[in-house]
Amino acid sequence: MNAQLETSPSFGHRLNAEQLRAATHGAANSRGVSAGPLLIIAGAGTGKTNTLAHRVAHLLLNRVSPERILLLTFTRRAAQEMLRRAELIANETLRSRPTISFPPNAARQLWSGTFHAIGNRLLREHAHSLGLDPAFSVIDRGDAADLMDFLRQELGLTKKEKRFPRKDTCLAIYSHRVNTRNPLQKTLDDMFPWCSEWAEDLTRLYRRYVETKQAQQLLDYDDLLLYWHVLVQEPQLAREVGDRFDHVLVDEYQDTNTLQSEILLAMKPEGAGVCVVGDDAQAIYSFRAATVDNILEFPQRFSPQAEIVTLEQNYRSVQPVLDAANALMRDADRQYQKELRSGHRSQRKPQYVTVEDDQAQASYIVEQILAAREQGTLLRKQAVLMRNSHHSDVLELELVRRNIPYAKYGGLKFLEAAHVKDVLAVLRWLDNPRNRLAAFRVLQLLPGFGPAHADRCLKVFEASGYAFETLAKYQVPSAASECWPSLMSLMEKLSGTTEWAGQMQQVRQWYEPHLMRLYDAAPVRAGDVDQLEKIATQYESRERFLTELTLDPPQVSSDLSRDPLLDEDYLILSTVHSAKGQEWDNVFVLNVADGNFPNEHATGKPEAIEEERRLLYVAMTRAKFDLHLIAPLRYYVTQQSRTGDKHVYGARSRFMTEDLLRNFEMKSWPLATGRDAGQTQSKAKIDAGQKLRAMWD
DNA sequence: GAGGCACACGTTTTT
DNA sequence: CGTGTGCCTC
Repeated sequence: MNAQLETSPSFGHRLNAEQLRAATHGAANSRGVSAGPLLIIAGAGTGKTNTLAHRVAHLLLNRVSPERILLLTFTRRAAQEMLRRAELIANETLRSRPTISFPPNAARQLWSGTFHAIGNRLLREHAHSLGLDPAFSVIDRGDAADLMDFLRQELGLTKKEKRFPRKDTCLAIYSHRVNTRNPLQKTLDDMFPWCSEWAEDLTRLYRRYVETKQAQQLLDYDDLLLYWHVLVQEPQLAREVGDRFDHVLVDEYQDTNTLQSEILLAMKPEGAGVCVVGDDAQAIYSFRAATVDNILEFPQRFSPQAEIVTLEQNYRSVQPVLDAANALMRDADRQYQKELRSGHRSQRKPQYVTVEDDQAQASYIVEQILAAREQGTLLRKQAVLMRNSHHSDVLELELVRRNIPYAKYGGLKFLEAAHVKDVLAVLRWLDNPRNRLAAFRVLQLLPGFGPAHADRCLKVFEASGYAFETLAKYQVPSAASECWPSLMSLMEKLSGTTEWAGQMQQVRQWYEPHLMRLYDAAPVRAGDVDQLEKIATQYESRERFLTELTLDPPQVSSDLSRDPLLDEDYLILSTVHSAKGQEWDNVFVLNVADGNFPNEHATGKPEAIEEERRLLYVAMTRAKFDLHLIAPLRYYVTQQSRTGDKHVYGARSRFMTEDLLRNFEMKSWPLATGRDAGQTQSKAKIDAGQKLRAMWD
């Protein structure tokens, strides 16, 4: 009956045997698909997304209700891509089996998103069981750090003789402790040894931090997991939440942390319908407390043990790229014996390119990219990957100079810009009047309002039961008396309406004069606020806008600065972390030198160095055809002391052993035999640039 | 108690 | 290079 679907000519015809086994794992029956736990180990480029999308399609085709499927992914983008493909596959199959009815847009009724986004959704539904206000606010990392900072001052921790950890460090420790579920002292000793002595004070700080968030109905990123975890520790609620879903699929399982795995196990203790996918060789998020043990120990967590399907056939890269990647991992200390094999032959080895400095690095990349472009490889099929987001600074200048459009993923600080935070603070205060953090910020935008006045003012506000009408009568500092009524009328007006359209515009109009007064580069910043307003119109409500912006912040700089460029061709710049799951024809990796690969901050610990190796592995395995690792002899670093040279001399990366280098074509650039040769080279590249520009005129 | 000025500082990666 | 922190003056 339904099982015939699996052998229908259409479904799965693009899968190999292992992929098909993973996609159709379990037994189809009249009420859906019942399946024991499944682990899919999917090496880089082995069609993981395609397999998972097929599995989703398979479930839908076998009458599993879409709202009973939970798909947990690492980013929202990944979730959307998965659903898009699942829908295509399902519809394609249905065309050959017209007798089966299938709800339209079924894939869109799935529960899908990141752990944090799903947590947000579940917690709002179950808020009352947890003593939460269903209208709680989600705060981002910057807000959480600000709150931490406020409390560390309030508790007098900044006045200690020895310097107390900074706010970001405090938050990082807190987050690590929460996500690993380790005792604080262990977190300190393992990850922050220089803070070990502060355990007691930090505990006090964190208790205040938790109390304060609760009083104001604020949830930080970790709380979205933590409350979810608490929810499913209670057996009856665990069953309730777990039973909503027949199938739970988790992508990028190697990058989940202990808290996340405990949530999953509490929801599905028998592992029924649980399917996790990942690649231990691509675990790169230990700084976020991810632990590769989750994936390694997954099968043994259940009895009977989970089934394992391993995907090794690579469909992405040519064999020489995989040879290099395999060689890199051969030196890894924890070996999971995975030799990626490709059906794509090529004579061309990846390139290991030595250049003089980062300027030469930029020139080399531009030349290569434009040459490839001339040969028909679109810019968007090419990517430049880097360890830190600022490593592309020089390159970006060069790209701008040559009019080469690009989009940059990762490292975006849009939401951290002061003026953006100002505007959002107004909205956040409106959305949740108890949000003292937001209110505190808004009040201090006014002249004459410092921390002390703001605090006093808010005490009155709180005593009044959060009534803006009462606040309006507050005796403000004389410098603020003139602009007080306009803020108060804005707040009264907007807090009294559920109509979201136009709110952002009113906030912007109110804010503009303050922006002018407060900041130097006001026009640029005003542009950002305009952008924010445009983004805001895409959301249905204020609450949705604020929450979604926090849970899924804009990833691409072009999302914000140049939206009309969407259908134009542009080069991709990305941090390696943000490049996860992606692929391009040509890939350039910047600054492959010791200090970056591995990063200098990682060199203390063997495990950290191994993670850096995997990071390079991820970068290399993004390439389909051409891979260039670029090693500048000197490169610019910002954190050099002013007495020293502003450049650092890049030693060859310790990962680039002689054995590994045999898989590369070694070259230096420019191919200078003398000064003249270099000159000739640089002329050639300018000509190419003009050619390209001319095409766009 | 607000706000201006000078200096030190430090910096991966992200939900 | 920009940001955050502390010190000083009004």
